Amino acid sequence: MTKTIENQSQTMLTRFKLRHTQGRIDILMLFNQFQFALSNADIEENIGAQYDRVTIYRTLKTFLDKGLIHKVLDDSGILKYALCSHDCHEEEGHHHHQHVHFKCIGCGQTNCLEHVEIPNLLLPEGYKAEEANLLISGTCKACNEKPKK
Amino acid sequence: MTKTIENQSQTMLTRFKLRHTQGRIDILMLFNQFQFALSNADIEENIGAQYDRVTIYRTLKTFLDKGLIHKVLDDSGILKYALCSHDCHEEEGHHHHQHVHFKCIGCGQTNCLEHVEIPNLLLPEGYKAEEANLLISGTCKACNEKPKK
DNA sequence: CTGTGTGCAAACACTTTGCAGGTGT
DNA sequence: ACACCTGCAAAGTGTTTGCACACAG
Repeated sequence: MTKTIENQSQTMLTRFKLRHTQGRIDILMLFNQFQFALSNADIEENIGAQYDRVTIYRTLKTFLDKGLIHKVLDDSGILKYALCSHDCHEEEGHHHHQHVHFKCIGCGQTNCLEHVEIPNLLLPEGYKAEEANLLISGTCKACNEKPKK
Repeated sequence: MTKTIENQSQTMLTRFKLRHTQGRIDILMLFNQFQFALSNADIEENIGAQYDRVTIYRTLKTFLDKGLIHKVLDDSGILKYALCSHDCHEEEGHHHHQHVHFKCIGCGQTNCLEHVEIPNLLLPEGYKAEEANLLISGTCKACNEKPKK
């Protein structure tokens, strides 16, 4: 299982023509392992090995530039990132044009809702949409099932 | 006109049971004047008088708590705020449950699209939505009409 | 007069940059 | 061998806190 995640991460690095370094592999594994959006701090806390904070920043920026991950909006003002989904092609910065995320106010996790589509919205005259980013807040399945006492 | 905006701001302070101080009035006037989302820094730059940066932070936090303004998501990681719309009642932190904003990649302005409704989304089993925050990026009317040379 | 807002200073947190040395290919 | 990653230090930027004084009600 862990092996699978590691292979998955290795494959991604190859596919995006990035050097295979331990740091990148570990960070990618984290993204593959947790399926919700992570901030720089989240990674710092959850990663097994010790990496410099700066390295994580730079790695995330690299991944972002290359299109492995995308930004996830958050109402806390802290940027989070998540893996791009499979249909998110590496067209030089032009990703999948819509992202739907769900932030649970119970556990704080932000998940990608890949199968939820944003309907076409009626924009006012003259506006042209390029990208849509929807953040839904509420309670997730797990938190609904385990009601807080 | 300016007078109207000032009166408007004064009225809001009264309505939300807040003390009328010059700083609050000036900041509210700014929100009423510009109709797009403002960050702390935006306010600092655009306000006529000189206010301490800290005062602006605290004023925004007060407005947020009282429900005069709401957070606007941004992909830059900087928090912005905008006035709550008229149907956004002061039910102690429980605002209007959905916000649609449009961020222009041309001029950088973020506007509220008050008349755009987020359709009911089909969430996966077990998820319960409380609030929805949609950020659409693209080019606004003004920027479309004045094509960049 | 009393409670709250404001300014100043300082602490704190987050992010970026420069450089020297180490590592992947 | 070379380009590029990484760690460390330091600077830059955004945000919060403590305290004394000023001001609105």
